[in-house]
Amino acid sequence: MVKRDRTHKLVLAPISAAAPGALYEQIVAGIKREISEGRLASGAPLPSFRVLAENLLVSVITVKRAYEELERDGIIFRKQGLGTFISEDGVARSRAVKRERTRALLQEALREGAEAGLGGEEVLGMVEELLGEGER
Amino acid sequence: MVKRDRTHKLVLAPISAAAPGALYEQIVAGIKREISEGRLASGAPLPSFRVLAENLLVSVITVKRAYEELERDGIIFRKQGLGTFISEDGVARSRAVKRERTRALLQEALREGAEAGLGGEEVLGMVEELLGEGER
Amino acid sequence: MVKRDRTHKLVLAPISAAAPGALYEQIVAGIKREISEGRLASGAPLPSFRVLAENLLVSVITVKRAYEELERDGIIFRKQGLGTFISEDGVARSRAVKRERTRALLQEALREGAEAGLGGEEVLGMVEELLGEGER
Amino acid sequence: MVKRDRTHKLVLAPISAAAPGALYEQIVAGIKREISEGRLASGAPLPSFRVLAENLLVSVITVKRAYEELERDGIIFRKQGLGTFISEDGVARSRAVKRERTRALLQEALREGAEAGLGGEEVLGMVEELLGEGER
DNA sequence: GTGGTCTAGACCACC
DNA sequence: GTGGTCTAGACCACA
Repeated sequence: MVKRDRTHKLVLAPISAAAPGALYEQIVAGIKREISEGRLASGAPLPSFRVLAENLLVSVITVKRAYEELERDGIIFRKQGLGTFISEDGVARSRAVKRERTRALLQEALREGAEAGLGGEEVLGMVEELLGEGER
Repeated sequence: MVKRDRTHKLVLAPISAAAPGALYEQIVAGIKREISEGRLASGAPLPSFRVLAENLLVSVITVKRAYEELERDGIIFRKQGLGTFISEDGVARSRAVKRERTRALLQEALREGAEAGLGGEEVLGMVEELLGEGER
Repeated sequence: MVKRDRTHKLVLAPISAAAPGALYEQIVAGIKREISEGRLASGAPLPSFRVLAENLLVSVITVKRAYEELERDGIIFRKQGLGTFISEDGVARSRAVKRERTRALLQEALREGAEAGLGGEEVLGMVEELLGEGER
Repeated sequence: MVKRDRTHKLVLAPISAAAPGALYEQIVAGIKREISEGRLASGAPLPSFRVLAENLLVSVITVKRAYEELERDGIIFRKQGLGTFISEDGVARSRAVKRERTRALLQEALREGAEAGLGGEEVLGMVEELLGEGER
């Protein structure tokens, strides 16, 4: 039997207890990022629980939980005995999720800004300022 | 005898265990909003935590905890035997906190947007769109 | 009957609920400062509870408590029907108290400094630095 | 199976209701001392609050409160399900806090001294005297 | 009456 | 098991 080796060597940002957010959330975010930035394409296989758990130095249960959340979001799917894969439209879905989240964050920012006495113009200015910083 | 009624009748958005965020955080947010929107001015007394707890139908300790957090932020100060008051620069401080938070949210939105393939222009467009909705 | 008017018009730093420390402690500290800085001499009469309470906009009980503490320290004494006065050696005593307190504070500072890895030299340097700032 | 015993056996100065300062403050001070004196390094795990509460014979909540304060100071961080740890720069931060406090104490001492008629020279002399005593 | 501290429980999310 | 939140009581210092 041939060992399939198509398994993309998944390299996530290191998971750390010191980082904010639960461990499983860090894994979810990491995989979503891999997808929406194009390093994981539709149909690509993900490593098994055990392998990823070893790589990230976390427990199998933690990885399992992350995969469950990704499956609920429709980003990956699992096939008995085969493994876990990026779903058909996992990329689009992942980007849609992020787009939606971006919108939600902006809305929240506008609300907070309004409460701090900032008008829309000023918030826009703030965005441009931040964009300027990013370019540097 | 004259009843002093400088005590502003504090009316917060109703607190609910179902709402996102811990109860004490909802109280903190509510009071910060009262302040930064000008309904509570510097030096104004807040209700005692016993009274507020009754009004909000939560435990005394939950309100106490909210007050502790507000005091740590320098927004209110508490005096044994006297009560709790909006601090000298509580208003400014409260707005500064919100401004900072607005900035953080925008930064996060830009990051999320970038990962979803959105450029700065597109995020700016999204902000303008949201502002348009708000006007309606 | 002649109204005695020797009563030194006591002008303390304004008492404020916002200031750190209990109200009565602020009064105690204020009177001690008046004494050790020479504005209140031995034998000088202090205003009555009621008068001082009115001036400072606090309750009579709060002033009473402050006077009790000063009496315990031997800095003032009260005579039935006459009033309250700075004691014989109130000035010396007041300064001695402050001197002692200075010493205690320095000791505590040295201890804290040691725990932060600061040697005696460094603490001395810090004192000189602070003295320099004061001169400016 | 190997028992990991990286868990430093934390031995704090005994906590006592008779000692000055609230119980939770004594715990905070004790842990800060452990850190700034090098017996607790970055990343080191602290005992769970349940365990420490047993050791110190205080309630779980009192220890929790102490941990909350330490976390606010950025000295430790807590992770649900994992435990509590000395933060990345907890050591530095802890020392910085103490250094700052040393400075504040010296400033207060100078102020008290001035009110007692002591000049800067005399306060410096007092410090040297105290240092001499310490050497003995 | 006010806030400040401490206690002994509970349930939940996370690992 | 861990920490996070909430609860219902207590006693004290202060005004």
